[in-house]
Amino acid sequence: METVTDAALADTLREAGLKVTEPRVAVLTALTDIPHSDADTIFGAVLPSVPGTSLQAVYGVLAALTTAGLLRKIEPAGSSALYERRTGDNHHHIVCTECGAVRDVDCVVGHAPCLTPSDAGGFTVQVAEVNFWGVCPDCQTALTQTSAD
Amino acid sequence: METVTDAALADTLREAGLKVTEPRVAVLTALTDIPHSDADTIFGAVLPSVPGTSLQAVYGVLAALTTAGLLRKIEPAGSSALYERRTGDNHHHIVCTECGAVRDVDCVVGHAPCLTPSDAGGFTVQVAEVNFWGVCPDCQTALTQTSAD
DNA sequence: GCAGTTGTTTTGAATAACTCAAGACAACTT
DNA sequence: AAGTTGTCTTGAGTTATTCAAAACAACTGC
Repeated sequence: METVTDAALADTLREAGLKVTEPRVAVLTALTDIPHSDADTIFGAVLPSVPGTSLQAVYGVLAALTTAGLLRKIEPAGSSALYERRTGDNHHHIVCTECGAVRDVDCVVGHAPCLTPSDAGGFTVQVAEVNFWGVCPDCQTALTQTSAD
Repeated sequence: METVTDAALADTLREAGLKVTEPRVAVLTALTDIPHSDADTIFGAVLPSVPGTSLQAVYGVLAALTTAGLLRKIEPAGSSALYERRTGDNHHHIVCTECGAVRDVDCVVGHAPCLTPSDAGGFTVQVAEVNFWGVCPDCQTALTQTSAD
């Protein structure tokens, strides 16, 4: 049913110099549907379409695709590693402290204040990793209703 | 020898409403000497002065002190949790991708651009976690010399 | 279309960081 | 000095992740 998408993903893999395999396409498909997923979640999403696969295979695929630049790995404090397909632009993330939901946060366009620390102490800064922590709209509602009881 | 410091640390603990124990003072002392240390490193530093202690005890102390606000826990992607005594001010960190060295980076005083994402998507932002990645001066030197061979 | 080569996946086990639980023990209170 | 409360010790367990070797499949050239 989603052959078109699969073909596009196959091209994406080929362009990155990677062999096109079922698990890899399935992982990319899963991450297109549910971004910011951890290895276990991806494994669960992939399992129906690739019955014989294993969690280790997913780890292998994720590592290969991350190395190839097709995936970005984010590791918020306290959670396991999450993966997303949006690479290249350097956007950040906001994590809900209540439910763990993750959402993309675009950096201010035009200048990147986060990338220029006031004093790097002689370090050569290469990348900035920015994670915001807060409460998502759903959990705000839930919390308000609870306190209103 | 460092009784003065120990007494000060004891007061710090007491003011936080915590009981003053040898392991706790030792952990605070260790983190005063070597900030940005992980549990295992702290354990190693504490062991000589508290012979009968264990890694689990260190974890327990670190958790208690972090909850009490005496310690800040930082978790850079890919490494284990690190602890430091500098709390209250919201400074950030830069991690060397070569050797793992960590250094404090003060946020730009006056305004905190990193704390105000362009679009939080309805999230209520509470804290921003910023980690820079780069190469420390020592490793820069080492890399330059290697490539000059 | 078919065999070869290279790289990927499967299978199984191992590691590291961290957490949990129960009893022994020590710090502060009166 | 004794009691209470909270802390530490000891030991085991959990989870995310990685490593290694053999089976297997994808792209190449014939």
